[in-house]
Amino acid sequence: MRKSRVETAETRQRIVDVAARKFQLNGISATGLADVMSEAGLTHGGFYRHFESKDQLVAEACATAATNIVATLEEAASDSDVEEGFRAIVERYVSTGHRDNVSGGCPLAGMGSELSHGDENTRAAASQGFRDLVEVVAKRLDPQRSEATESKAVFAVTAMIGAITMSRILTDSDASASVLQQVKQHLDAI
Amino acid sequence: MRKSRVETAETRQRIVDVAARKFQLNGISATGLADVMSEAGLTHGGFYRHFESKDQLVAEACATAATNIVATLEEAASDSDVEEGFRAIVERYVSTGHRDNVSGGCPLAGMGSELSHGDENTRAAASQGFRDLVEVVAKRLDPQRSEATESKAVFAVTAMIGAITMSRILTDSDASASVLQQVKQHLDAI
DNA sequence: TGTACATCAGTGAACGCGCGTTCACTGATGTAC
DNA sequence: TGTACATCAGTGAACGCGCGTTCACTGATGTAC
Repeated sequence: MRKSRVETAETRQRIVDVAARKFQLNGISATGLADVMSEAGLTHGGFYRHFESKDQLVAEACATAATNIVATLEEAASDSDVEEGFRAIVERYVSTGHRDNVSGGCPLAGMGSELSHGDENTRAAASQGFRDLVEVVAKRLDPQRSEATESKAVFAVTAMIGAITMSRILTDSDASASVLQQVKQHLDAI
Repeated sequence: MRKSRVETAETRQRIVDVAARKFQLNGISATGLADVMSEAGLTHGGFYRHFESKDQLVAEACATAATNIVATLEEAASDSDVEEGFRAIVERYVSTGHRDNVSGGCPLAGMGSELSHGDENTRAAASQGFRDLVEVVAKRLDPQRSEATESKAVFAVTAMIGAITMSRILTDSDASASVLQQVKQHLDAI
């Protein structure tokens, strides 16, 4: 039954990817390891060959999800002019597409309140994700980086996270889309 | 063992209040009904004399927490000049005091990502809370209510929610305080 | 390159535990006369 | 106002279930000679 080193690494990554999706889709506490393992094509007993605990998986899933959203935003920005990079990022993040793509979205929006209950490693991964998001935004807001750039980027990112979080809660789909639209407008005017 | 109508109503309210605190402090899924009931001074068996399900309690706890934060902001605004009302609200909400008062804070920040997995009634309660928050802010932003006021208020509230959510996740306490400070500054300049 | 042995990824059953929910029971409160 | 009975808030035990974690076992992979 032993697998090759390559297969083992692939399996481990698959577990993290599945976890990143399920934790965002249904919540961290509400998602069982058996759910994750079976969706990864394994039985739950094998989990501890790859991870020390559920907490460790949560931290890695958060890091992976953060890396993915940052890459998505980089791509959105690189598809447009330098000056339009910030607008492209906002357009991609503050969108109904992102709102509806919970499992592949930003972990700070998708698991925000649960991350604050996470262990040290989880919160460290989330903190790094936030810094990376701010960096991506700041780079496009002002390549020269005046002293106020970082501050503007922090403000923009918190508003973006709050907007996606709220848009997923609101029961009225018009109100939900409207929140995204309004936040997008204000961010474009920053 | 039967209690009077007044006592019954008091007990029910006590359960909701405890739940609002615990759900925010430890997460909704991570909080058991036995935890809530014992902190309310009861055994868990009696829960279903007051509520149909945990979901119902979640919805009511969310509504109560939302009412409380709205009242807190109203109070903050009423303590200052009409023109300074908005600043006073931002000062109260986007603060280390609110960040550290998880159990008594805004449910949209404290349970944000879990509320999106809630049932219809829970999300309706959260939606009402959001509308109330926007209303409180809009009223102070511009008593005249120009057409852009509502939009500004929505933007401000999403940024406020995102700021508190992130400030509770960040492992670096300086970075956490800095996020609050920066968001506060930008909101004051809206 | 071939052989012998150690390693370990994955299986499936089991662990103790706490979950949400139900229920028979108690006895004080509320109601009907 | 007083009495007889119905109601029901709260208790504590029990329900089935899924949780995170552990473990003996299997057999293919990796390693040492």
